[in-house]
Amino acid sequence: MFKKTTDTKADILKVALQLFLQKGYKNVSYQDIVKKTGLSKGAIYHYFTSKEDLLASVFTFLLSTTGQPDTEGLENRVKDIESFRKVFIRTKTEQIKGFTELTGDPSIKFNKVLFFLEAINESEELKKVIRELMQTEIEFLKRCFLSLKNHGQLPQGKDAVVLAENLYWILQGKETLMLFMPDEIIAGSFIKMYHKTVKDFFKNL
Amino acid sequence: MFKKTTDTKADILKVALQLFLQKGYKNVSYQDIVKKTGLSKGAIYHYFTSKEDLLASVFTFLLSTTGQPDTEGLENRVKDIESFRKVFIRTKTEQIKGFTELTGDPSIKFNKVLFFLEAINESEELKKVIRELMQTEIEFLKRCFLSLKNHGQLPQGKDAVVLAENLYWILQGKETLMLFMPDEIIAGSFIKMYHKTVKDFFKNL
Amino acid sequence: MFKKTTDTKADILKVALQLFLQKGYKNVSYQDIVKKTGLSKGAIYHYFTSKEDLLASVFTFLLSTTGQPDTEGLENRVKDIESFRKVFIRTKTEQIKGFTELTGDPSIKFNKVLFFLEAINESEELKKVIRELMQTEIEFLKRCFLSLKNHGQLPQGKDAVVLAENLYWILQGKETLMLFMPDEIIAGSFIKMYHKTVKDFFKNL
Amino acid sequence: MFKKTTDTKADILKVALQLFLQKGYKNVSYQDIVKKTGLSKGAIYHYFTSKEDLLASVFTFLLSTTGQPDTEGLENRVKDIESFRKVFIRTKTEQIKGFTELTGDPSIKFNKVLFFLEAINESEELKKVIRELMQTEIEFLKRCFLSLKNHGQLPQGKDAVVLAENLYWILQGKETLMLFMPDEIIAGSFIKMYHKTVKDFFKNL
DNA sequence: AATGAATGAGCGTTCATTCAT
DNA sequence: AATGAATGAACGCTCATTCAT
Repeated sequence: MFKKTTDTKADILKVALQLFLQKGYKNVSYQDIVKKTGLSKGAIYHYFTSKEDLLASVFTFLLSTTGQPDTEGLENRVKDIESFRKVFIRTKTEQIKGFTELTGDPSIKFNKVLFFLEAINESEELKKVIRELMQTEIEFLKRCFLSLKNHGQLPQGKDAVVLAENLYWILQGKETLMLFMPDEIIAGSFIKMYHKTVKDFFKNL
Repeated sequence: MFKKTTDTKADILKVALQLFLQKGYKNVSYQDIVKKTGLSKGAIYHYFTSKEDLLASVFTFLLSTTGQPDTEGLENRVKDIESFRKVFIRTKTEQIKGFTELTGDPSIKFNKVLFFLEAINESEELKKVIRELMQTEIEFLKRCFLSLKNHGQLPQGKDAVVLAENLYWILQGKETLMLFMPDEIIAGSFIKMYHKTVKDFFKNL
Repeated sequence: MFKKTTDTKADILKVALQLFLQKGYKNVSYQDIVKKTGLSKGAIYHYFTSKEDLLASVFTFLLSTTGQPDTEGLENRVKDIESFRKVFIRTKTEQIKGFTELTGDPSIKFNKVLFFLEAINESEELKKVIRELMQTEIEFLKRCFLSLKNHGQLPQGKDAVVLAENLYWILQGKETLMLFMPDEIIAGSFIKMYHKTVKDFFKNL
Repeated sequence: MFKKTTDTKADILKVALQLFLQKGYKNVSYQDIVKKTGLSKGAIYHYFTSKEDLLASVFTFLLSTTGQPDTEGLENRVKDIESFRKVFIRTKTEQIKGFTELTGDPSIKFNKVLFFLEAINESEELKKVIRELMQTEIEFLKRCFLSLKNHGQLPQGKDAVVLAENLYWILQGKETLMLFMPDEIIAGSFIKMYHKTVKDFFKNL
């Protein structure tokens, strides 16, 4: 019967997120949000005290719905390179799926990065959040590589921790490169890139 | 003598660059530039037809003064890992020196990245420029690694090209990580990071 | 009760119209409108998306409140020259009364024409509107003259349509001439001129 | 060998006139004049103390080069309706030729009127000039009609002076109507209209 | 919970004008 | 005679924000 508060709030968050990712934080005005939500300016101010507050909320919302890597029984699931690859790709696939569902856009655009940086620029607080997010991702890879090491799957003399970090940055770099491409990039292309990069990484070990 | 046209124009460019790097493109107003240059709004419009024109000019100016890697006789200068490291670090040192001199700021801030992304977001053209810039850097590393390979300095079965790319992204990633740190980062810290990363990279080869 | 939206909007329209007629469209700034309405810039933009939109609205407003000639039972009311003159003058009197009430100014100034031309110059659309307005006025005169003809009040061999058109332009011309006079012209003078011109026109037939 | 002062001054006047007639006075900036003359801003200020001064000069220039009706031996040249028509059309043809040569544009645009009104709006002085110009034109027609009357070419009871005035305004009105048409109007169309209007006028007398 | 009228600071930009050379 | 660098007021417009209802 009645629309619940949380629904309206979530609606605003979703719309704001989509707009921020599409055009960048600075380039989105209340006018845009009003138009896309169908609500009034006042309504938005009812839920968020300022644009900065809205930004922070959107960000938390984004992070909360982005799936965290599943580390349950990781040591048993990552026994060799092939199983690592499977686990890693599945994790990434889910993250991307969550992200594109949230934004209602199957493509991932350059503006995504712009939005992240703008957001971070607004508050020192967010810098920390993002740093921790990075650490979580690296940590996940580290645990995978240590598992591989324990299963005797890494060549002699290789440092699992350094390898994990290296792979993380290589993947990040290639992701960035893709965002710089002139054409639109659909989510699936990322998965393919992850596949290939991991494969090359181990081949060259 | 009298102040020459080019001086004023260069003054504006320098001030604009510094402000853009400090606060981000969108956050810099003509008012800011006016205050810092001591000129009038009209004077700036005398030299640049719009803010976007100013941005593009600042960008070209930045790139033109950033030293390109010196590839002269690279095969003779890069004979083993130690000589590679020396050549690489010197190149980077010079680039950073040029950059900090230009900005008049010995530290390198997070906003630097923000400015780059905002600029790129304004024109598809800049995307291409940046892509090419990346390619130049990677190319330089590739030539170094091929030289190492020719001198028999790379382990059997290693692909010089893949290694070069990997190192490039790892360095980029660590650079990014540094920019996310809460404290100000002076240029020297970057050099130290380059040193350590290259060393670890080869140790783990 | 409370002030209704339409009041504010109408207030703005009225003030804008008065200013436009006083100084010409280009010479009226938002500042002027702000000062005279007592509202803020933002408030005006709340109702009109741009100065051009305001102009178009003012124009429609002006035309809508300017009484259209009453053609009800015209054939019975216009039986001879004297009755035509009465009908015509009454129509004009009402139009002028409506106009001066709208502008809050009993005089009609040269700037009125300037405003019209500037407005027309802004959009091809308005050209059409004005053309149609002219046609309506001429049509009214034609119907009057045809009625006169049917009542046998026009000399042999006279073309009612041509006569109507001629009278229209002669009246327009004299109106224009009056606007070029150095002194202020009060609305009543127009009526006198209409009287005399129509009289002379028929005398000379 | 050397370009004479007057040449430069005349160049500026011509360019300014063309621009004013094309776009209206308010819509022409020094920038436009600079671009079209190839001179510098300073040069224009060297010859004209302000934009208003330039406008006044342009106007005098326009009027001085517009041929005045030739009244030499008019009584002998205007003996009947046909000869009147010939004389009148020739006069108008020359005026229009002079005008289009001056503007370098074979078409006559709506903006022409706008420019006139804007100019007049700038100074009360010009109002007088234009009034006198109108009077000259009407005077010319009056002398023609009196000549016709003297040659017994006007019907009994017709007032030559009133007829002349009427014809003047009818022609003016039709001219105005043409300027409101959406399509471009070449000079020749005006001549045709003059022909037809004069013919109709006498036919309906 | 939600509306939308109203604010006012600030934005990028245009413009006529001045003046040292 | 002519240049063009520099000025600064004013312009139309956008924006996040407030608040009475």
